[in-house]
Amino acid sequence: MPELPEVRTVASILKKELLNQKITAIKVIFPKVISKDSLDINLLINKKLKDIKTYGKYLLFDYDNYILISHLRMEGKYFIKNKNDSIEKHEHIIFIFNDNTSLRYHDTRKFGRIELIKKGELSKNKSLSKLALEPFDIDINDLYQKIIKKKTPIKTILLDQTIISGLGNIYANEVLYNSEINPFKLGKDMTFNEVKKIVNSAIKILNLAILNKGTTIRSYMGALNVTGNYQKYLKVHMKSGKKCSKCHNDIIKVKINGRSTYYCENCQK
DNA sequence: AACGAAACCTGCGCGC
DNA sequence: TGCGCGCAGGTTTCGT
Repeated sequence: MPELPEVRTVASILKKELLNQKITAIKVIFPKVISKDSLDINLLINKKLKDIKTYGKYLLFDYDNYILISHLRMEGKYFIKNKNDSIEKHEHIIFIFNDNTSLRYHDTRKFGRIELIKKGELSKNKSLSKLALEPFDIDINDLYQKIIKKKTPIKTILLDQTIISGLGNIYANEVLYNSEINPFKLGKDMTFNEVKKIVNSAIKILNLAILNKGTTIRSYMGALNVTGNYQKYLKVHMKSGKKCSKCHNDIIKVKINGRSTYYCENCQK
């Protein structure tokens, strides 16, 4: 469940529950979810959680001298349970705290990754250092200059976290609909005004999605059993065959670079 | 260098 | 009922 609004939702809930908790033990059930570049995860034992931040789709757990970087990829989730509760299927790492609770990393498809680094190494981290700014902070002209260098479709470009960070398939589809831009339009053909519309739409949509605790679709829940409500506001994503909210046309579904892309051919020329 | 495709995984829904 | 296929909110790695 991971695009920027969902990741921020996870962070704010975990922060509420876990701040200042001290880790007393860590159980690693499926070691592969820990990045091979990671420091020994057991360095976190006896450390207190100081803060949880996010950057794009990354969660950053701040433990004074260390930062635990977590990316949920497709299906990573966190649950807080009693430390003695039985270990369920797909729970891969369990952090146990001094107060009888535990934080469990659950990931059906095992795509997510966790990496422990020293705090000072954050800016040189392999994944994080390549990340572009989030739509809230990005400079429109810088983004425009990057986009017009690309000859791939704008839909694909919006999913590139080194160009703009935080958008995934749902919000990229929604942003292009809101901006009235055809998802196939090539980066090199984009105008400055269209890039501006994309950034403004992204800010508007992400903010509303954050307020709604993200999007919950395909029947599964977010972290900690919190369900988002942004699915009520979706205009095109998963809406193939439904009517466009601005015109009479049907929303259609196509593949762009292997990802399902939903749009209105009439409104998004 | 840049791009598309495959790889990484599991579970669900659908058609036959 | 059972099987095979396609599909899923993402990123990295592999070929060309």
